[in-house]
Order: sequence, then structure tokens, then C-alpha cells
Amino acid sequence: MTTIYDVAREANVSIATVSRVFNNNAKVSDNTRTKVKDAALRLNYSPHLGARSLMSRRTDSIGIVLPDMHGEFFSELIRGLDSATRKLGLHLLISCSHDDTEELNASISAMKGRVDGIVIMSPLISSHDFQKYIPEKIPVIVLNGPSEKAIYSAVSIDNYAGSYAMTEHLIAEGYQRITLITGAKNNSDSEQRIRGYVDAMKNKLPDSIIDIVEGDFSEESGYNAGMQILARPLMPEVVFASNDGMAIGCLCAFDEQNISVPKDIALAGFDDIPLSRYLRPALTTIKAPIAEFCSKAIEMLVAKIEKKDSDYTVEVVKFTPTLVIRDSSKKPPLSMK
Amino acid sequence: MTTIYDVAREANVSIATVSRVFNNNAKVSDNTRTKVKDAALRLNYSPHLGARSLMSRRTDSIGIVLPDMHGEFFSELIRGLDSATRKLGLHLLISCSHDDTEELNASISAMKGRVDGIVIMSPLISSHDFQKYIPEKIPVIVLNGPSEKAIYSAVSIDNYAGSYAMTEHLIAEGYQRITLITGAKNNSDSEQRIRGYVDAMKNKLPDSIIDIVEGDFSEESGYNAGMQILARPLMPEVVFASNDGMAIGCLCAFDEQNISVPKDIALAGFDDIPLSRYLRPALTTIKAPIAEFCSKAIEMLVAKIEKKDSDYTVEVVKFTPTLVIRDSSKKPPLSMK
DNA sequence: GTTGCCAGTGTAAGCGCTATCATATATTCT
DNA sequence: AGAATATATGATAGCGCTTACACTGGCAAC
Repeated sequence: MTTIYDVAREANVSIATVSRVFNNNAKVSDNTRTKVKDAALRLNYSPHLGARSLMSRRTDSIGIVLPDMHGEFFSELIRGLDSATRKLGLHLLISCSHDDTEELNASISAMKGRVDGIVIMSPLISSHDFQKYIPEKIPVIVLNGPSEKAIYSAVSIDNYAGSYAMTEHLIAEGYQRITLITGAKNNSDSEQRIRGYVDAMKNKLPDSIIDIVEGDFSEESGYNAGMQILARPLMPEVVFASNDGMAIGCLCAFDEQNISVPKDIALAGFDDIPLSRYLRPALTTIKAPIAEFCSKAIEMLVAKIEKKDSDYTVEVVKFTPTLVIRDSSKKPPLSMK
Repeated sequence: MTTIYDVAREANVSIATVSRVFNNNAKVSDNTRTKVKDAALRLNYSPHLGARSLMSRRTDSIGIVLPDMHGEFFSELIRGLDSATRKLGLHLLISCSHDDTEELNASISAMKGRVDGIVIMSPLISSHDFQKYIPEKIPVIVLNGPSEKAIYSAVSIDNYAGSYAMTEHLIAEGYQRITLITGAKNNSDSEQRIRGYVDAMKNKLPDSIIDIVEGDFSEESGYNAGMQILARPLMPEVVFASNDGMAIGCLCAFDEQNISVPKDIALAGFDDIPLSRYLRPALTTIKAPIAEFCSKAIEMLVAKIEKKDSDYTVEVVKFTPTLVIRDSSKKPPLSMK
């Protein structure tokens, strides 16, 4: 392996000069600069970034801990984080906790000395539970954390508002029997979406029945929930699935039973994954501004990194998602009923 | 920041002993071991992995360079790589080249000294073009590379065989006018899929017309291609989209024009993303064994890392994908035509 | 009692780099 | 001309860790 010493020898300068050339901040004469660059090129040298970060106390990488990587929502998330960090010349160390406390802690420990800051998304495990494994005062940003009092600064999608808005919209459309399919159990995103639905129902349609079927965010659970709903004596007028994946599963179940959407039953999802607009019928859903969401998280993290210690402020930024109305929730004209 | 020195002082031992405890290989008496562990716990110490890897010449991380992160295919890929590396206690540094040579080279350089090996997926840029930026003799595995003579060991999905098998199947079903929607231009995966289609058509249905419409793997391009196909005087009997995303776009276009699948026109995709089975009609497609594919890539990479230098062998492993027949390609009984 | 061995521990030399300080040379001012 | 200043470069001390080697004391072997 070529080191800075080899280049120094080859270019007939000291290692300090080579270092200066590669951090092109200090003043080096043009002459020596090219001498060094040529030597480096000849030896195919590039600095060992691990060694560099040991001295400079910066790794230029940030760690991402996600609960899972299944489905389009997460690929959009990773994509957003990648593009936000790339702009700043930062790198991404990605880890997956599988919603398991032990794995989460292992992921966090494994990041010590490798990253300048960590972004954690942990809808199941509370930050109280991983706090003690976070190396002292490494900056942390939580994505979409539980609504408990925040220990760390957080960026989140306002699941409650989104879910409330969707329910409200469905009610305004004239639907009365609205069934919710929940996300995974104990998952904070799911819980907030449930609350949004329940509150909107209670406020806007006090006499209606609150009807909740359990799911877990997977397409399969959406399919099962759909089947379960169809098996009932009285079908709801509209099913609101807590994410698009489950809505797709539901759509599949309905189709299998020759139930037409939205004619026989309307359908709505949450997340607006890229595919949703291409479903037939196109899916009414809630769109979160993932790109801005990711940028904001990275921006806040970098601010914390820059300020070093001293910064113990906890700031929580919420993004309000927007309603995207497509065909799957359109109330058919009465004549068609 | 707590260092090994702090722990040594706290436990009243030398740093070497602390190091031994944390690498629990050497012999340390049970007494001192607990003494050290207690001290570490008290100080919330965990070793600085960057510093460790400087000495041990191992980073326990591997770099992944992907061309893009859009869509479910990539999330499945990252998921597969994560689970393969996790089993081995390795970490993942992920970077995205956006099919741009400069970004790709930047990603690779940025990995020097941070990873023990690199997995590169680069369907557009040939390994000849990034070879000179690869730090000398860091192990590299290429995923799904172009079919040119391999410089690096590679693991790939046999796109050609998959595409050939699909075309053959469609012909066997009795279809004659088969249109292919291609993937992105100059993309090696796409090119291989085109060749598979063309060869199967020529071999199995020599008199038929080879009909190719351009796409770029995005849902939108599939939608556009679908619209373009419908605008023709003579519609094909079946459309074979080079990936599932485009098939979904196509399905959307067909539906919009009241063309029913598979009654009026049949449809097939490629990749078998998790959603495909939940489409209506469920999508006939080609399933690649992504999990095995990823495991194999990591396994080969780790083998190269272990063997250190000396290993310049180039091995290419191909995975043959399998046909998944669902409703979208079912030939309707003649009576229904 | 001397030797040999071994388990358990400490000492110190780096890993490849950055950064501080000192040094050497060139440039400007009085 | 001599001092003051600016500019380019070198020597060197670490960053936090691992590891080869040296050391200590206890115990079996002769």
C-alpha cells in the first residue's frame, strides 16, 4: 500500500508537504504542488481516510440506522439521505436494526469512530432505550420518533395530521363507514396514524363507528385485512390503509373477490410511494415530502456536528404531509350505485 | 471522549490489558477482565473503530457502489447485502454513482481506508473505466457487469437467459406479436435482456417481427411506451417490459385506454419485485434470487479479502433467474376473444 | 537451589495521517 | 545595509489503538 511517505520520497519533499497538497489549504508553491501530484499519480496514491480522520477528528461520514429496508418507502428514504449527504461531501454508513434493541445497540456501537453523527429511525424502540449506548455526545437526529418527550433533536412527518386530513377528506366526500387498517403493532408511526383517524372520526362524524383492522405495513397484511373486511356482513364504504403497500394488498384482495374500487368500496393509502399513481385505480394517499425531510435531517445533524459539544438543544421539526386525491377514493355518482 | 487510556487508569492496568479485554483473544485473568469491563462500563467506553482499523488493517466494512437507488429492486438489493454482511459482522458503506463516471470514481476514492472491499454495480460504466481509480489491490466484486471480458470477479443475474426464457414462454403460450420495452440505453442489463428476446424470437418464431420500443426502466417510460404501443394500427398480442416498474406503467396506460390485460393484450415484466404479485392482474415476470445473489457476492468478496494479495483470479458466477407465471400473461380461451 | 517454563501483565513501537512549531529563504521597508 | 515581514518547507508530536517483545513472579523439574 502506498503511503504518504512513499509519495514524499518520490517527490523529494517532506510528508508535511504532501499532506498540504492533498488538503490544498496551505500555501505550497505551484512547482512543488505539481511535483507532488505527479509523484502521487505515478504511485497511484490516495490518502488513507481512516488515518486522516484519526487526527482530524472528522470522518466525513454519517451513520444511518433504519428499522427495516423493505419496500419503496425505505428506498426513497435512503435515496433522499444519499442525495442530501452527497451534496455536502459526506458518506453514508447504513445499518438496519430490524426493530431489535440488541441489533440497534450493536449498530450504534459499531459506528463509534466511524461517523460524525447518526440518524436513527426507530419507530418501535424508544430513544430512552438506546440512549445509553450512544457514545457520549455524538450528534444524533431521530427520524419520525415516538411522540414522547424528545431526548434528541428530531425530524418527523406529522403522521397524525396526515391521517386526520385523510379521514376528514373521506368524510367530506360523503363516506360514513370508514375502516382503518393499522400498521405494525407498537410502531409509533402507526400509532399516530391511528390517533389521527380516531380523532377525525370523533370530531367530524361523532355518531359513526370507529372500525380498526390490524395490519403490519406489509402488502400481505393488507391483503389479509382486505379479505377479512370483505367477509363481514356489512362492508365499509372506504378502507384507509396505513400505508400504500397495504393498500395495494387490499386492492388485490378486493379484485380477487370481484369487488371494484372505488365503485363498490373506496380505498386510500399513506406515503405516496412512486408506484401509487400507476395503480389502477390510482391510489388516493398522503404524500410526505421525503426529500425535504431528509435534507432537513442532514442539515440539522451537520449543524450539530459543526457546533461540537456545547449544543444540547433539542429541536423537533415536523413536516406536514399533503393529501393526494386520485381515483381510488372518488365517490361514484349515485346513479352508478 | 473516553479512550483506552482512561479505562486503563480507571481499572489500574495498562492499555495493553484493556486492549486484550476488548479483543478477548489473549489470556487475561478473570479478575482483571471484570475489573476492566467494569471500568469501561462506568466510563461508557467503547473502542474507537477507526483507530483500531489503522493498526489491524481491517475495517470490517465493505463498500457498496450502486448506480441508483430508485425503486423496489434496489431496496431489495440493499436489503440482501445488508443481511449478508450483518451475518459476518461487517458494515455497509453505501454510495450512489448515478451512472456518472466522475461520481463513481469519487465514491471509490472516498472508500480508500474505510472499507476492506468493494461491491460495484455499474451497468453503464465499464470496469475498464473505473479500474484505474480503484486503490491498488483492494478486493472488488462486480454485480451484473457488462458481458465484456471480466477484469474483476463478478456475480450476475443471467439477464439473457431470463429474457430468453420469458420470450420462449410467451411464444409457447401461442403469442406471435411480441413487443419488448427496453431498459435504459447503454445499460448492460438492458442490452442482455434485449438480446435474449431477439434470439428467442429468431430461434423459436423465425417469421415474426422483432418489435422493440424504448424505455429506461422507470414507471413513466413504461407508461409512455404503453401509450405509444396502443396508438399503433396493429397492437401486439403481448408486451414484455424489461422490468416490473415499466410493466406497471404500461398496465396503467392500458387501463387508461380501457385495454384489458390479459384479455386484450398480455403483459410480462422482469425482476419480480415484491409488489408484482399484488398487481391486478398479477404480473408474470422473471424472478432473480436476490438474496442468494447478494450472499454469493459478499462471500466471494470476503474470500478475496481473507486471501489478501496473491489472489488475482477472476471468477464469474451467474445466477439463472426463474420464470414466474401469473395472470397477466395468461392466454384467454378463444371463446372470450 | 538453580534452571526452565508459563501465565499474566507492562512497555513501547508503530499504523498513516494532520497540525504545530521551527527553520530557511525571499521580499519589503526604513 | 539591517531589521522586519512574508512565504515555503521540514521536523516532529501525537490521534487511539494493536502487538511484538520484555518482564515478573509462581511453580514443577532436575
